[in-house]
Amino acid sequence: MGRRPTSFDIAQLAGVSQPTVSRALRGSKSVNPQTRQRIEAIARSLHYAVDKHASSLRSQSANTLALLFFEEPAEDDSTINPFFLSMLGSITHACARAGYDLLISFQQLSGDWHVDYQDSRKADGIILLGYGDYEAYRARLDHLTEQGTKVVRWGAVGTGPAGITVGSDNRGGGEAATAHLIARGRRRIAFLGAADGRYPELEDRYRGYRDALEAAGLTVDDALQVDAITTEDAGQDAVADLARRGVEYDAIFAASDSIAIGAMRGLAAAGRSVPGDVAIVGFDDIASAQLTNPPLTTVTQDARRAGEALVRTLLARVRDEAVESAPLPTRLVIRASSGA
Amino acid sequence: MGRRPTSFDIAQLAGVSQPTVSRALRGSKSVNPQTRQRIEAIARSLHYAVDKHASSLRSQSANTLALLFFEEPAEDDSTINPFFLSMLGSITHACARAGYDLLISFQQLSGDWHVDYQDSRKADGIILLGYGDYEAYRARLDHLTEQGTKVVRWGAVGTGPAGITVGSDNRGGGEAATAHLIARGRRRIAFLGAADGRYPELEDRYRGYRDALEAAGLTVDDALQVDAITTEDAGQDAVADLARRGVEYDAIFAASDSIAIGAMRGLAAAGRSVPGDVAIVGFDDIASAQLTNPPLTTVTQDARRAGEALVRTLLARVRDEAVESAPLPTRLVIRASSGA
DNA sequence: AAGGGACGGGCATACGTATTCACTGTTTCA
DNA sequence: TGAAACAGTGAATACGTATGCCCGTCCCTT
Repeated sequence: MGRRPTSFDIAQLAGVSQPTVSRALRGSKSVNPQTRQRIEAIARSLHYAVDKHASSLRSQSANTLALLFFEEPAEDDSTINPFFLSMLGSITHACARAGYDLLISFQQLSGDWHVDYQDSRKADGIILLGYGDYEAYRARLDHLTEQGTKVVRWGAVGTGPAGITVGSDNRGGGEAATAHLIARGRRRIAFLGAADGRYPELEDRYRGYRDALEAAGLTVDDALQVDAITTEDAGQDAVADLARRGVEYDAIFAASDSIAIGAMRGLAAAGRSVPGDVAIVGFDDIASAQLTNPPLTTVTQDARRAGEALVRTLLARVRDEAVESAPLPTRLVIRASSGA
Repeated sequence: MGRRPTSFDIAQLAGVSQPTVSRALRGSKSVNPQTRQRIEAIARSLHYAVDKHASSLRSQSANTLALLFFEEPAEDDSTINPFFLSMLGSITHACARAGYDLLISFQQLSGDWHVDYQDSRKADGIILLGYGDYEAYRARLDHLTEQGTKVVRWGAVGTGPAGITVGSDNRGGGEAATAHLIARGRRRIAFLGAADGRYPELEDRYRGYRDALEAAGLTVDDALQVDAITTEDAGQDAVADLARRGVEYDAIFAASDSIAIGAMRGLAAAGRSVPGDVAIVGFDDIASAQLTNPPLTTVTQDARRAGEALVRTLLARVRDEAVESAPLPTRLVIRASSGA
């Protein structure tokens, strides 16, 4: 066995020309079925596989998608949001099923990533994952889409160009979480999470929170909303802030599980019981949510469907097909933290 | 602006030939520095990037590594070991620093993966991650290395061909964990985890456990060793097994945090307190280890260095350089579960 | 003054595939 | 029965880059 076989080798063995081999192997229907079978048999026996680079060069398509995770430049211990990691499996599987390879990279928000994948033809399309200040990369995003690069990101559906964003029904999830607390008899429900446009997903969850309050005839008290981006420390700080301001509350809807976990830590430090004094509901259903004490009631997003939807949407864009975009359903998972 | 620029376009603008552009951009020193600067300036202004596929086709190297996660075919909810996921960041960064792209894929242990990446020239080397029965893919592994495919896997150093395996100092970590329990006054220490050759890493941890017992002059009681592969359920089953057999013990060294967490669940169900009745130490330091009640003392593996070592080792193999392989150091992280 | 490097760069070509075009023999349709 | 459609295939070529080989120029050595 010398070098690896090429389509010429197969052509020679099959008594046809190289183009015929190419056509046969990629399923062109202008090849005689018998010829095709002969070629396929020979290819198998030689362990032949199309050279990816030659194929991509000639056909001008990489047959590859890129998955870019965004990190805050500051964050040191590369702690990617667990929810995104849980999408990884379904994304890779969806790609594999579609016959695409998947490139992966962690990017600083500030880098030059918008050049690389585009200009060097490494990927046909890009999946962007990362919470974080939307404004911070909106400009690059717009730049990319203008240049015709195919991009899909996970986020708040309805933000930015149509079909470019895939996301959960954050508003519905926020409403369900809040309605659950109300049904448990809570009346003073704090919201921990950004309510402004920099974090559109958290904002949507806040909208759902307000929806539920209004539907129940409760008034929305702005004092109960505390800014918190999605880290544990932010959650702990938020309850400290409520205490400092002397705001009374009997429940918390945290815009993410990380925030909720931090809040529980803060409540414990302040000697307040969960769910006795304060009932609490999070969002995301990360693995740790089952381990908190008490276990955390939360809103679960279907990571599997999320990953599949991202890939499906991106491939549609790559193929210039129409893209429909509906938010993915969420589901409330009731555990002990919201009242037994 | 029509199509994307090629090296010919740059050559024309710079008044040189295409080969000179190629040489200049890839740092050949037989190009006049001034010429090089001129070319680089033009390339920048055109947003030129080398076409990856053309480059790879010509140079016969993909400039890409592949990261393959192995899943047990049965396991449904694609729950990859968190420790491997925490390596992901440092692996991608190490690849990026070396100028390599990273392909990622989740593979069934039973699939045909050993053909794909090899034969289609998608990657220059492969990183394999996955606990799981080593025997199950040893044959494929051998097949790959025989064919000259460059492979590195995470596992027990010393298993299989030299330099192909990168791993932690499992034996040292196991010894440190056990010695810690002994220093806390525990004498009847159970080991939860496989002690046979199918899981070489767990076996090494067991060896360290014995080392520590013997160093302290304690006898090794085989009744204290319980088979448990690395899941929470296995840990819970293991303590049930100990109870059923009426074995007395005052401490547990679990071969992984998942096992430890399951064991704690089992102990709680049996009404035994941690660390009062039973002190417990795990292995891996996954994120959940901080959230258990009480927080879990464990042995931490440096995911960052692990990822970097994997990439460094693989690249050395790809470049046919000599590979040294020393186990990576581990560190005991003392929390409340092993006694205040 | 002649020989020999070193330097800088051009020419030609190869990497392996996919696609356009042209061509032949066969079938179909008016 | 002639023309037109069609199936099946080969010849030629392009995709964009990297590299082996060569040649001219300049400077240094003896």
